[in-house]
Order: sequence, then C-alpha cells, then structure tokens
Amino acid sequence: MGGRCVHQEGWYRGARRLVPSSSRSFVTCRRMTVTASYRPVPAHVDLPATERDVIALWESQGTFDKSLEQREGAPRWTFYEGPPTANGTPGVHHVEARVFKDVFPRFRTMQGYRVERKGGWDCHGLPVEIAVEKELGFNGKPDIEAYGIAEFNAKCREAVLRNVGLFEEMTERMGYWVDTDDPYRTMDTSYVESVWWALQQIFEKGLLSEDYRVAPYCPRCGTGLSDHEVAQGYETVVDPSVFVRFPLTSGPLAGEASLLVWTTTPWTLVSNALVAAKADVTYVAASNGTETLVVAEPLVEKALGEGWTIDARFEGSDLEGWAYQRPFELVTWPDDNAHYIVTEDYVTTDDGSGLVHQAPAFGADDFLSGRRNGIAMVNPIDSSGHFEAGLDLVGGAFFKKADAALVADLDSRGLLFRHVPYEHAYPHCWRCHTALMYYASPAWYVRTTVAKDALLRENENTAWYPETIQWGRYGDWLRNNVDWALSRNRFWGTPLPIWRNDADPSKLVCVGSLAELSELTGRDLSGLDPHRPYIDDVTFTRDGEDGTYRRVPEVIDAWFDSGSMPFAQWGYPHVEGSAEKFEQAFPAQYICEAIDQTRGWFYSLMAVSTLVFDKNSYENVVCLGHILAEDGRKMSKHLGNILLPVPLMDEHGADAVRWFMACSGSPWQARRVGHQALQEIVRKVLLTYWNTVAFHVLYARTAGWSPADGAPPVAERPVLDRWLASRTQELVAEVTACLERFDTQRAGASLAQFVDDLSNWYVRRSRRRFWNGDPAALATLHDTLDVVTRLMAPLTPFITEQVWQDVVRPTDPQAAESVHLASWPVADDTLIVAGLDDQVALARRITELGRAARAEAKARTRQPLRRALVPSRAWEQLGDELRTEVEDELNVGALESLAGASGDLVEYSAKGNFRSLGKRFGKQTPKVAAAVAEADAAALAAAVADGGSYAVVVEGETVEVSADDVIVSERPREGWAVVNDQGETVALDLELDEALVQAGIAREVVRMLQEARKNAGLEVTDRIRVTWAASGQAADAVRAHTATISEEVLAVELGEAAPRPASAGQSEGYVASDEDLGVTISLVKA
RNA sequence: GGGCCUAUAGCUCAGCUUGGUUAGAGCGCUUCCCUGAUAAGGAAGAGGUCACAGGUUCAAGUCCUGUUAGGCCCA
Repeated sequence: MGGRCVHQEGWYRGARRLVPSSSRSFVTCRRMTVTASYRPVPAHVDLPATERDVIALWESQGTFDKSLEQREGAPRWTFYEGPPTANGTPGVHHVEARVFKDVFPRFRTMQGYRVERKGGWDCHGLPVEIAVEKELGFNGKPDIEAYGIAEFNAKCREAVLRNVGLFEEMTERMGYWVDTDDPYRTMDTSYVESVWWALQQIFEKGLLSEDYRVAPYCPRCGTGLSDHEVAQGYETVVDPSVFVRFPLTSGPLAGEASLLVWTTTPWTLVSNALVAAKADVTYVAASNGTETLVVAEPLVEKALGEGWTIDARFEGSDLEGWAYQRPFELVTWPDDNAHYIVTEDYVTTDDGSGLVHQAPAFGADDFLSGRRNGIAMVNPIDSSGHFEAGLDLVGGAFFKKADAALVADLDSRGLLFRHVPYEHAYPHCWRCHTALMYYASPAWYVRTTVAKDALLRENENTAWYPETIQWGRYGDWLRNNVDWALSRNRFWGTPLPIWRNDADPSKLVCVGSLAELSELTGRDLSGLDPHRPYIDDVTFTRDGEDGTYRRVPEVIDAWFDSGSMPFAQWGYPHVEGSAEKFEQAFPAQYICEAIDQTRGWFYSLMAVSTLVFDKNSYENVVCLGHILAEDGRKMSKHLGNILLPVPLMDEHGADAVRWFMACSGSPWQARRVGHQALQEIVRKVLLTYWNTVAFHVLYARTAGWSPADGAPPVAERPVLDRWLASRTQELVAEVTACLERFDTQRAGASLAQFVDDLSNWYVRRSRRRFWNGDPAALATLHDTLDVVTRLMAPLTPFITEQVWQDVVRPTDPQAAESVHLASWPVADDTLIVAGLDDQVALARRITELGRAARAEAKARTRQPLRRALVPSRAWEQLGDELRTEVEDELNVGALESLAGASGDLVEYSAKGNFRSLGKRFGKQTPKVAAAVAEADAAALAAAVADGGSYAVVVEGETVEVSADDVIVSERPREGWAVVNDQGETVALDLELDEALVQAGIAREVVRMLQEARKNAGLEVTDRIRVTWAASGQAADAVRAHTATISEEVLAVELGEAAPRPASAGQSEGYVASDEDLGVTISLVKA
C-alpha cells in the first residue's frame, strides 16, 4: 500500500458495516507520484480572519452537506437539537451548549457515522406572546381579545422568526454545523398535527384529563403555569408576615382566648375558611395578663416572645371543631360550614404558630382540606388577580396590593398581634415577573404520575453527564413527580385538540390530525391553519348524539411541543416517509443543554416519549453548567458585564471560544469567561500549534521535501522521532476514549500538553535536523501534524481546516478535501514503544536539573562544560541517543555515570518507598522505612543495584528489601554543581580549560551573528559574508572556530578585518558589537 | 426544611474515582538563562492551616461523619 498513511480516507467505505482501519502504518511511505508541495504558511496568523476564510471555503465546497452525503448508508449516530426560542438575542451561554452540540457530531462523523443535525425553532408560548404584547403596548388578555386573536397570532408568528437571523449569524460564526435550511418549527402545521397525534395517544390511554386544581397562576398573563415554569421563576421577596388573632367562639376557651394564626399572604385572609392544626402536636393557651392566645407549644417563644405563662394544654386533636370569628366579613359565605379548626398532617411547627390559615381557593393543601371537609369554594378574586369591584376595603384592588389595607384594618380592629417583614423565595411568572397566585381553576393534566415507574426505569437506562444529575437533581425531580399541568388559557400555542359536546360535557373527542377533523366535520380542512382562532370555529355533530362538539379553549404548554420533537420534527406519523425517518433517528444517542433544562427539555422529552412510546428518547445527555461573566456573576444588562458572542469571536477567534467552552475548567461547573482566559488559549494552544505548522512548512519548503519523497521507517529513525510517533499513537487512544465518554476537558488537556511537548521539546530539540532537511524529521513531524490536526478538528474546526488545506491536502492527492471529511485516526499500536515515554521523561527531567545546576553555579548555558554526571541507573536507562540529547541540551561534552567517577566523589543516601513498603509491611512501614534510612546507603545501593536485596533489622527481625522498596540517591561531593531531587541527581563539572573557554566564546559569536542576521532582516536561508574584529582570547577563539561559526551562521566568508566604520557604508552591511565579549562584526548578504 | 454542587497559591483551575515520601499547572510578580518557527520556552524565588472539626488507616488534599460558607434547584 502506498500513500501517506497516517490518515486514510474511507475508514468507512460505504458498506453497511464499519470497516476498521487497516493495518497500514506510517512506517513506510514511498510513492512515485509527484506531489505538489506545502502551501506557504505565514508565521503570524490572524485567527479571526482565517476563520472567515474557512467559513467561505465550507460554503463554497458545501462541506457540511458532503459530510452527510459521504456517510450515506453508514450507521447513524443521532443527535437532537433542542430548539431555542428565537425570541431574544443570542448570548454567550448559547455558544456554550452549541459548542458541545457541534464537537461530538463532528467527532462521530469522522469516526464514520452519519450524524444528521436538523435545526429547530421553538415558536409557541408565553415568551413570544409577552414580547408581542410589549411591542403593541398591551397589558393583558383583554387587550389581545380586543385586538383580535387572528391578528395577534399573526404578529406572534412574525416575531418568532425575527431574531432567527441573529442566531444563524452566531451559529455560522462559531462553526456550529446544523441544518438551518430545513429546520423543524413547532408552529408548522405538520408539527402541530404530530403533537396532536401524541396527545391523542395519551388521551386514549386515559392519561389526559381535566381537573380542578390549585395551581400556580399568573394573573397578568391569565394562565396557569406548569411546575417547570414555576421552577424557573422563584424570586426572593419581602412579604408582610402577620400574626392575627382569631377569637374563639366555641369550645372550652370560647370568648376567652384567640387563636394565633400566621400568614405571609394577608390577602387570602379575606377568603379564610378553616384553621388547620396538627393532631399530635401539643397546643397551649398562653396568657400575658391581658389576653390569652392559643399556639403550638414548641412555638410559644418564637411566636409570642417573653413573658407568657401557660394556662392550659391541649392535643391538636382536641382542638378539632372549635369555631372562631373569621378575620374579615368582606365576602358573604354561602353556608354555615366554615370557620372552625380541622387537623391536617401538613402542618408543621417550624414556623409561625402551628395554626395554619386555610383559603381553599388559594393553596393546594387548603384546597384538598376544603374538599375533604365539604367547604364551599369562595373566591373573591377574578382571573386578572383583582378583587371583585363591589367589596369594601379591597374592591378592585390587585391581590398583592391589598395587603397593606388589610393589615391596617386588622390593626385598627385589634386583631393584629405582630407584623414583621418576611424575606422568602416566592414563585413569580418567569416571563413577566408578576407574583403568582396559587389559584383553583379547571385545567387539563397529563397524568405523568401514573407513568412514574416507567419514567424512573427509563432514567435508569439513560447516561447522564455528569452522572450525579441522574439520581440527584433529576432523579429527585422524577421521584417527586406531579401531574403535568398542560393547558394554558392563552392564544399562541398548539391548540388542545379536544372537542366537547355542549349538550353533554362528559362527551369528549380528542383529534389526532386535520384529516380526522375533516372526517368528523365532513369538509376538507387539510389546508386549515391549526391555530386559534381558526380552529376554534371548527365544530361538528355526531350521528345519534345531541349537541355540538366545540373545541375547549385552551392551548398547551410549549414544553410539550419541544418534548415532542423526536417525532414531530418529521411530522410523524402523518407525513409521508416520516415513519422511516423517525425510526432511523429514535432514540437519540446524544443531547446536550445547560443544567436549567433538567426540569425543562430533558424532562419534557423523557415524559412525552415515555408516555407515547414507553421509552426515553435519548441515551446520553450532557448537562452543562452556566457561563458567568469574568466577575463571577451572571451576565446581565443591568450589571453591564455582558459579552456578546459574535464580537467576542471576532476578537479572539471562534476556535478560542470553543476551546474555552469545551476544555477550560469543568463543563459541569459554572465557569467565568473573559478576555484573559481566551487570550491564554490563543497563546498557549492555538498559536503554539500554528507555529509548529509554520515551522514545518518553512523547512519542508526550504528543503524541497514533500511526504511523497519518503522517509526511513519509523523504527529506523532517531529516538525523538520514535518517541513522537509512539506518543502520538497514545494521544490518539487517549483523545478517542475521552470523546467517547464526552470528556472534552481531559481531551483538551491531553491535546494541549501534546502540542506543548511537540513544540517545546520535539521541534526544539530537532531543529538542526529540520535545517538540514532531514526526511526522517520532516516525515515524523508531517505525520504528527496530520494526526493531531484531525484530533483537534472537532474542537477547533477552523484552524485545523486551514492547516489541513495548507499542509495535508496539497501534499496528498488522496486527502479529503476538508479535515471534517477525513477519518478519525485509529491508534497504531505497533508504533507504541513501551517505556520510551518514560525514558524521554527522564531525559527531560535530567535536563531540567542540569539547567537548575547551571543557574545555581551561574554557569551560563552557552559556556560548554566538560561533563555532567548522573546516577548510574539513570545513565543506563537513557541509552546513547538520549544521552546525546541531554549533552546537547545542557551543552556539556559528555554525560557520564556517577558510578564511573572515583569512589569518594559519590555519597549515597537511601530512603524507603512507602507505596511499596506499605503493601508489604502495613503497620510496620514507618519502622522499616526508618531502618532503611539508617542503613549503610552505599552498601544498600550496591546490593539492590543488580536486582538483589539487602537486609535491614527492624525490632530484632531481619527484613529483606529490594530495589522497588527503596529510593537510592547518589550525591556527588565537593567541586561540583549539583542538583538533587527525588532520587535524581545531576552534577556538573565546572572546571574550564582554554579549549572550553574558546568554544564558549565561539558560541557567543554565533549567537551574536544570528541576532545580527535577524535584525538585518535576512531570510533563514540567506548566505552572508562576515568580517570581524576582536583581540586577545576572543580573537583566538574565533580563529580556532572559524569553520564551525561559518557553518552555523551560513557564512560563505568569515574574514578577520577591521570592520567598516559605522558612520560610513552602513548600507553595505550590518554592524554589531559586543563590548563584554570584545568582538565587533559586520555582515552583508552574500 | 430537603436535594445537589463547590471550597486547593494573589487570580483561574487540575489533582480526589484507585490513599503513599517534599500538593501541581497556567496567569501575575522578582532574578537569571535560552532563542536562525514561536505572540514562545526554561531555571530559581516569593506565594498554601488543601474551608473547619472529628474519624478510619502504618499513611488522608484524596475515604467516612459532622460543621461552616457560597452557588444552583426544590419546598
């Protein structure tokens, strides 16, 4: 097999199975084909500008479409796009989720899967209505009705798509590949019909029903809210908290005492029906000399304060039936059954007085208690949240605004015991921020509680990232599942497709499509807009039945729309071909949103598909933490700390933003995004990678080398090549494993470390070989860049595409036309050399120590030293090749073993290796370690050196220790610069002779000339003519090293002469001089 | 009141699953070194009660319990 073999196209080759990579390796790459060479690459790159070019390239090549066409017939990896409501401008937090929605589909596509990415828009719902209302200056439902539902909904339809353009711009700019040409839209007729079909399924299972319930209700919006909407709207507010006297009118304390009742909603006192006590709590009648009050015993002090004496005790159950005088007589009560004490389990003694005021219309517990006790429903507040106009004191007042007047009135009548502001979290409408009422009204429910076991089962089978959500936050929510309040008394939503017989309200028909409706009505309604108000006009009768069927007025919760997207995006089951599409793409392998969707989309998806198909619609769900501003707070206009996504990407590049989202910190955690973090990514990751590419291209072009020219097999290349090849394969395995478990953080850390090693170790150490155009080095780096480019492609699709176009594609006719059409690398185990990475790590460790020793001895690196000594074990492990690397790096003549030095040069020390000793000796570990430390280290070192063991005595017992049990350090004695750390030692021989000094000077001169070359603006390949002037030792040194210096600086001539005076003839040469060195040079381009 | 998450250097964060000798990185600061790709790189220094208190263990940043503080969610 020929060809450049690192990447190979067609890992998936169109057959209906996955074909793993063949065993082609990049060991031998010889091909006779003449290949074009690398495209020139600028050393400095403008990343945002490059990204715009790449976007244009993708556009012109149709790359995204090709990434799907190429996988025609391949196994699918299904992704669902959670539809944003395009009802606002996109923010940086949208980028976060979209990065994750892009990375894994790209990765899986490269792995050979077909990953369809159908975009979608959430079109219905209150947010849209609110925005339109605001635009039209409306203030509630009556305004809308006056305006006309048809016109209003037309405005909503228009508003929804108004910001789509902004989302599309951001989507394109960040490189998120999603099909925005053919998105699903929840307002489309086919989508609505799918939702109807699902509701019909649920209806037929008896799980869709109407009930009176107390539910959170927004009086401004005039609709009930679902629990997950309520969940989003808690706000901390200060409410009046009042303790009120309810004088007793029956029972043993009648006329003598009052109940003390606590509430934070004084406006509900108008509708008080009952007081609840807890049966098994002790209540007391307490007096302070002027009055007697009844409270729960544990709360006496908290509720009443000091100075109260207890007159009598009662069990809660004793209180049952005692009547009291209600706090307000503002509303007439229809019967006599009210205003007495009942017992309820939900009463607690945590807060208040242990006596709870109940108003059945305004609390869930109150409602159930009222129903149990046959209490009439008294509700003086209309659906807009205002008290009935005719009432005294509060007539026409908005419920929240009535508190002050009511409290003042209680006070004036002597019923107010105490009034303190109370700060608590109270639910508000998540869109309009109006305080919610808990309000009894009829509503349609999906009986999700019936499916609770199935939901728990499906959750068990779903993989959550991070997994704590599964049975933590989300599982908790499922276990406390309540029925889904589905209906909304609104306008812009999927109409609830239930028609009720007006003669017999128990007769209901749930319609699953316009076709069914056509059949029922006997006229063709296939072209009907299924929205209000048109659908409201559709009525029908049925043979043999009296009355007319009319649609119920409600629309449904938009969350049900989004939860239906797995099938509704295809119009399933009505649209032709939708069944096949649905079956191919259900369930999804992957969805991803931020954590706020636990009770939103994650739930609605799971609930809908479990109810309809008895199966969850996603297998893996990634749940992201929120993005915060640089100051650690939420981004908000109010705080002025907003970063807009497109400008942010135009400044730093989308790749940097993507890398931040995917790889910086933990994605599950709330994270701070800021300019500094992004700049660091650009500098440390992206530019380091780019510079390595630029370096490679520069020297490959200089040498006229291209991959087709071939190179020796990897096994025959120098050690650093073998190391890099091995490390690259390990990187492939590591990054693949990380991405397969959705761990972008670790994948990013591995890649960043690799790029750093590549640039700052491999390339730096191998520069000389690149200057010389060594095919082994060039081939190694080329193949590595090819692999790492593909590994980085899902994370940073732009810069990798540019590199692909500059480096891989021009040099390989078989290369895919885009990196995103290339196949994912598969680790070639045959290239992995066991232990090599450790050896190289040791070499790097020793150079580190050597540098430290030089710094300590103030021996600058350019001054060659005769030799450095390292422990014998390290010396052996390194081998010849790596010893040479270390010698070069440290600028020493030779790296020698300490063991070879004369005996008194080395001092041994030994200490115990706790990890090893601990396993063997347990409790005795510290004693054995102490014995090792005290032993004769030289003898011990000698004994264990050859795999032998050494006996130490611990509390009279002899214990054998071997090499693994101890850490032996060798430490040279005086006259040496020594750095010793954790068993590794480097000793430098600091003695200089004339030859070394001269070599040092020569190297200074080289350095000087190189700098001069650079300052003179020469190309790296330019030859030069040099003249120099120096005296004494320096002159001797230059003379002695003329050949070396010339070679190093590409001088065709290096003559000793008086340089031209600086004042004259500067145009003919570049002059530099170093006073410390006593050398002046002058150079001209040859 | 309940659930979950977090607490490690001035700042941003790894490390905790699987306990091991002297707890790391980057940014910032100081002093050096190196540099014919680099907006880079390297060495040294300053900077840490690994939130606190118990416990398990020969050994705890890591495991267990409790507490405190912050965050998110729910009541």
